[in-house]
Amino acid sequence: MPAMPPVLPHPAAAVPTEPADGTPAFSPLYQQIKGLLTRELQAGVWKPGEAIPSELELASRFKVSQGTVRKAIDELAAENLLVRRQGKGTFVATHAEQQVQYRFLRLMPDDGVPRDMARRLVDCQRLRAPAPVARALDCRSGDAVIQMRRLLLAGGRPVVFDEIWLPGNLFKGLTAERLAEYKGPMYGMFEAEFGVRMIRAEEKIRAVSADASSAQMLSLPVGSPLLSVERLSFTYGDRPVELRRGLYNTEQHFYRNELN
Amino acid sequence: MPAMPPVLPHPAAAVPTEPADGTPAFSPLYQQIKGLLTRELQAGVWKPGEAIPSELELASRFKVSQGTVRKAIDELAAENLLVRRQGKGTFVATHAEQQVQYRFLRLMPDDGVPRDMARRLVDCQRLRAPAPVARALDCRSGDAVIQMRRLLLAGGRPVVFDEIWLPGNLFKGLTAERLAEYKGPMYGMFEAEFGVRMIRAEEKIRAVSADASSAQMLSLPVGSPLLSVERLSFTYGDRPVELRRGLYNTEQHFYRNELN
DNA sequence: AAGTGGTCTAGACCACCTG
DNA sequence: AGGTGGTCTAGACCACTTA
Repeated sequence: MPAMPPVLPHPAAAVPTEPADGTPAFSPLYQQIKGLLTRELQAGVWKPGEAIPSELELASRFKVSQGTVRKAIDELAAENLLVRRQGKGTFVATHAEQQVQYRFLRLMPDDGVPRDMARRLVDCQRLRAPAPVARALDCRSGDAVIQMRRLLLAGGRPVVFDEIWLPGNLFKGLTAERLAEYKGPMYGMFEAEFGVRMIRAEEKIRAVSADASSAQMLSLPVGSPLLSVERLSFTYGDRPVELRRGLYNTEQHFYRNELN
Repeated sequence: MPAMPPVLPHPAAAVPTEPADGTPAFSPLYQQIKGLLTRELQAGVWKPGEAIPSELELASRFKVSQGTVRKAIDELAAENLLVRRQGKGTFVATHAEQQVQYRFLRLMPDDGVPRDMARRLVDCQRLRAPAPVARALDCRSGDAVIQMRRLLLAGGRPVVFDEIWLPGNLFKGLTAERLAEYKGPMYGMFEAEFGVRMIRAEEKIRAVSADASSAQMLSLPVGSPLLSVERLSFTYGDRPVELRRGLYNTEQHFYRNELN
């Protein structure tokens, strides 16, 4: 190609390294675009499952080249915030249409074939946050929270006993009835009914002995070894919005993990 | 920029969809480059920790543009086969220089500060592969394998009891002495001494009760709940090259995992 | 046929590291 | 100063989907 005069430095581009600054301070254009898109996602401009504007459209809107918005979208797709579908568009990720299994549940039956599990709600109540729960959810001890307990069953037998804590202010009106009537993944309901989207989670896994109540819930002898899975889930901006403690009976299931 | 005549279709490029074929069959150029690089990595053309040729160099060698090489390297870096370092080059990933911790060990002390752990070899012997081990390592039952058992200690107290199985043909000459004298991560030794590089691994996690021998090893009462972590590690080409079963005392440690 | 994501190029320039 | 990875552009063309 023939030589061209230097590309005129893009207005928003550059953002040259701010010299007299304590921190790194340098944000490439595509990172800024990514930030803009993230904010629009967070604001709910596009609902889960919906398509966002095309790359060309976004490029002209932000006055950058397609390649630059592409790179921004690439990263958001890698973080599972967006899903690309060739020929169709780019869509806001959702927990609602996970055909196979719950996206965050790593439990697999020993034979490796993922079957779907039945849910049984044990109870669901509003109460004041105990100190450790408040600490995890980054709210004040004593604030209103929702506590929910439930079972997951495989082939009619209980395998997981979950205790779930949610901040009360985000889940106003969440009751046992609404939980019972909703079909599909619970995180799908959180998106659709409460506008709370789980982006990522951290889990702490331990082996523990079944106490009296969990043993009864899981129809196991007291003292049986159980997998304790403590999960803290985050929405946009790394805000913690769910604390969950699951007790897994791993006699016929295992927790699958990939390392790389 | 002025319009140019259509870019002449790149020789290796295109690889048009083979119509009368049963499988998808279409490989973009950068995927082919990625394949070539992977084969060279596998062949040991560049040793772990060494730099590979620069992007420009590779581009001219493969007769493609820098961007195409770049995309190939991007994927290899995402798979942790390569490590990019701005201004310096792109390097073959290695387990040897993990300053923080073992790359595959997800165990964390409760306070969250990763301290490094001491190793204590229990025994190491050559023997014939039991059926389940042979199945996992994809060799014949009865083939020579190396079995190794060891402890990891935190603050002088045993926390992990590992039983490790390696295919005998790949690890000729691995003895207790050589293990004992080697400093640094074991996977680093596997790279340097045996040319076997662990790329990724799958883990199956369960809760179990300590039996007599594991209880003794970990200085715990028989029946204590333990985390059982069964790991199958793979080299290039998804060849399984290590089977490992770890029993973790999770009283003061937990297995950390991230979901997204 | 039109629209969307996906690939590829050639070239310019920037940020970072090392002589 | 020179090399390496990192960003950005403009434009062409390909693959996939839908109408």
